[in-house]
Amino acid sequence: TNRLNVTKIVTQMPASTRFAVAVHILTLLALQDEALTSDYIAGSVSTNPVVVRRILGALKQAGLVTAAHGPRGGFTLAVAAREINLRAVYEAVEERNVIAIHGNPNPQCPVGRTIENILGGVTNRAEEAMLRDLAATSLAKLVGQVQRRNAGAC
Amino acid sequence: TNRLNVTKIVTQMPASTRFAVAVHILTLLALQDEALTSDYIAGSVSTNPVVVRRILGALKQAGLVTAAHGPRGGFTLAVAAREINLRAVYEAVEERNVIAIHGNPNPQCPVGRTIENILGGVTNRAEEAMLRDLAATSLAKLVGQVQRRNAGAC
DNA sequence: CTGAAATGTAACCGTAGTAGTTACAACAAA
DNA sequence: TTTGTTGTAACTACTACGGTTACATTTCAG
Repeated sequence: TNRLNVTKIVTQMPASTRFAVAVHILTLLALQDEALTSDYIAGSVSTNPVVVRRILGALKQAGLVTAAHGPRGGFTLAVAAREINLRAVYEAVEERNVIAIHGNPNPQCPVGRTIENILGGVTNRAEEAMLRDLAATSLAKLVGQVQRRNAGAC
Repeated sequence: TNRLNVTKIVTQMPASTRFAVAVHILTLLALQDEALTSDYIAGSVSTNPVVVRRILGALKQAGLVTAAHGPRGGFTLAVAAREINLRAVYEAVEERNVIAIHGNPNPQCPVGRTIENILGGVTNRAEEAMLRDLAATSLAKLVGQVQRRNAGAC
């Protein structure tokens, strides 16, 4: 197969890079007409094909890509790049709230009793602001930026 | 000392709860005239005094609180609650970017070569949107909300 | 000046999320 | 039927996190 050369390095964690990888993958798919295999994609992202398939699994569940088994199989965008916004991508692959609330404050304390609820409102609004911002950028826009900085295919 | 009764439970992780705890602590300080000890505060938050001191250390570095050693010591707001906004609190205690970028994409690929840079812009803007939202809420506002749902001190 | 009470920190632990990896079942095309 | 692919389960190493112990440092009170 036509897997790209990969040079291994790295470790760093935890803080999910799934969103970044998902956007990377979708950008590749948007630039290619044919279906791309997880093996090929892994070469561009510099990771393991299984990691790619895991993320593509989430994107598939969200209806953003389709998968085909067998020879000449692989992944394809299910929706035009212009119709995909980064909020949808984020929500497809990231589970946890960006801002966490602490558990079990002391209910005997007026602050402990109420702070979780009040903080929940604050953090939800802040997170919503972030997602609204992501929603304003389409995959097509990113693809355009990549193309503007390059010429040629992968 | 006058430590509150604590009932232990819980475990859950990783995803920092420092912001939530910091806001909780600052709310306590804003409601009290006297200096509060880390031991007392730990009782309301339901955690260990060292955890409280760690977070208060960050808040102190940010100029939001002052600390006093020795008997009758403890922590006090260094700034009026109306002057403290939640963005300042967040930035004082949280280090990592809310959205991570993946490392080492393949530089031989047009996408791999450029995606980190482009994604960096996207995530910075999204994060900035979140922080702008947090900046719009003051500690005094939260304190007001707590008071509205309670009567009495801790 | 001594003792008690507090902060400040270093060091260590258990837990849990993340990516990386191997292995293999399921499936589809040629 | 063979080959190339997705789909998943299982396991690993790494790391951030909160919890905990321990103790040096500082400060107030008497």
